[in-house]
Amino acid sequence: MLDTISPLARMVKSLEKYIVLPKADQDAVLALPFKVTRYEAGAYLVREGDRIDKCSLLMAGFAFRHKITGAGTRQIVAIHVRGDLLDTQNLFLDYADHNVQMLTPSEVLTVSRSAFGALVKSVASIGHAVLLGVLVDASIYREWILNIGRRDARGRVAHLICEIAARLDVEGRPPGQDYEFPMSQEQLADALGLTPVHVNRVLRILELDGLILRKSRQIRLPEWERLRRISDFDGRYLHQAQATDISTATGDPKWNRIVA
Amino acid sequence: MLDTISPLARMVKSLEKYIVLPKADQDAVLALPFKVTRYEAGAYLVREGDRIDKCSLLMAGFAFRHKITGAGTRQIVAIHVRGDLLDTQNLFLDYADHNVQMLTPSEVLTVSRSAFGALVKSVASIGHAVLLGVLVDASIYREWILNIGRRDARGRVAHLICEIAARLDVEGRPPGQDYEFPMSQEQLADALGLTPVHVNRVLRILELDGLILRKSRQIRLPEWERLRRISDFDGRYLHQAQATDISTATGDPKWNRIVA
DNA sequence: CGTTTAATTGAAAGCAGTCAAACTATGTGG
DNA sequence: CCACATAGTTTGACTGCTTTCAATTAAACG
Repeated sequence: MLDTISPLARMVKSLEKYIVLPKADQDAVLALPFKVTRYEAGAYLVREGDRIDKCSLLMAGFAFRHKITGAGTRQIVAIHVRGDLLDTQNLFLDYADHNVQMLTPSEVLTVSRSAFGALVKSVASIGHAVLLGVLVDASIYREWILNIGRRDARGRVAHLICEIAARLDVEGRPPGQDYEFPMSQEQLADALGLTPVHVNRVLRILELDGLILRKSRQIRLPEWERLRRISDFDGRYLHQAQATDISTATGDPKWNRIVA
Repeated sequence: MLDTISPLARMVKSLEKYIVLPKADQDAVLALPFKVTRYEAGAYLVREGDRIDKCSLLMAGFAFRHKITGAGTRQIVAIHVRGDLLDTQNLFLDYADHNVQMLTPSEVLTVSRSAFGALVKSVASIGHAVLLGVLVDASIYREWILNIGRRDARGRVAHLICEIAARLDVEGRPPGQDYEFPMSQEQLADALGLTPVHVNRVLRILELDGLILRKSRQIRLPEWERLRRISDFDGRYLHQAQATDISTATGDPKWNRIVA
């Protein structure tokens, strides 16, 4: 029983992003039956209308949520990086509300909905951990509404680039580095309420301005501060307790940290 | 001690929108110290950066959430109707993330953040009730992202009108009636990522098409089915267990009902 | 009633969309 | 290793929805 190397230990870590769980509650999570699945890029984890029967943690890779309009156009409503719980938003619905799809080849830890749901419902600390995670997701949704509703195309693209960089930096790298940025221009367009053609033009402009450097599915941000400014990015809405230097404007580490 | 007529009974009712609370937990809510406050239209309930110290229930009137860009433009990210809990989204932050402002003169029930937060954290059923409410809020955010990102101006306006009507209809009125619709065209614009001028033009078109009828701050929807169709509105994302006839496409009452 | 705020309309400009084609990368199989 | 297929990127020309700017009218309010 090497709990520390169990994939479930990573689920505990994800749950503990905002509060610490009592040892007994950690153990309850670590005792869940689980399996680890590899998905290829484009694979659906959840399809709108699917019956919900599992709860997943994204261990490696990228995923995204999207909805389709009656006219058949797609809107990506969220991007997920490793460490994100993917199904808390559907956990208490009979049928899925929207689609969850892999952006890259990914590794996913899956536990049963009934077992995990029971923990969330009956164990206060776990329920609270999930609540805090959903609250942060909601905060990100609000910023996306602002981004799409009130910023022009250049600002929108730059803002999303900043967000992904900031979220990847939680794992602790200085800004300005190379980031994995696996979204195609079509996916970027669908995430930003733009067309692929226009995203392409905006990316060219950002590159000519020296704000980004692209090669294949990597991106480098040589002028983080300037990119942050032109995109009006203030990472406090991400509520990452530790991401003070790169994502906050004031540098005040206390500002808007999640409190248990 | 006439608990049944206490304003706190309405908080219990709001918490029980998606699950039933055990009697003991209901009593814990009913025992909270509270006060009732009247706000006038435009009054701020919470301002971005405010220290959070209360938790509120909107008992009468309308409210909205908004954020401001660095350029000073406003984006309204949510509308609230009576029965909505207004502070669950800020409850576990030190400082507010965004603004909450009254749309109309309103009546608000307030309890202390520390007392209510303690219940949410330690009482599983109450924590779960709050979680379900936040999940529905998140679902609405997703639909707003879709609406702003992928529908044209006419569809956006019509969709928001449908949403408000559907949410007011929870209280049990048939569609096609008069609805309170207290948003100014400027507020509509800020909620939809449009300009007031264009909202005005779109409203005129909808009215000429016979889809809406306006007088002062009332609106009538004489052709609900057609309005629903042209706006691509499918109210399942609202997760109202009982709103089958007016807001769902299939009429299947089970579809996407929240399950505890 | 007068004052203020919101709604309405017109004309002109611009940002982003549409359509279409060429180009580039990536991967596959012969 | 090259030929080919496929998916994604890039570019140009044109269109159009929405914005901007400005002025007028109507409504709300004390």
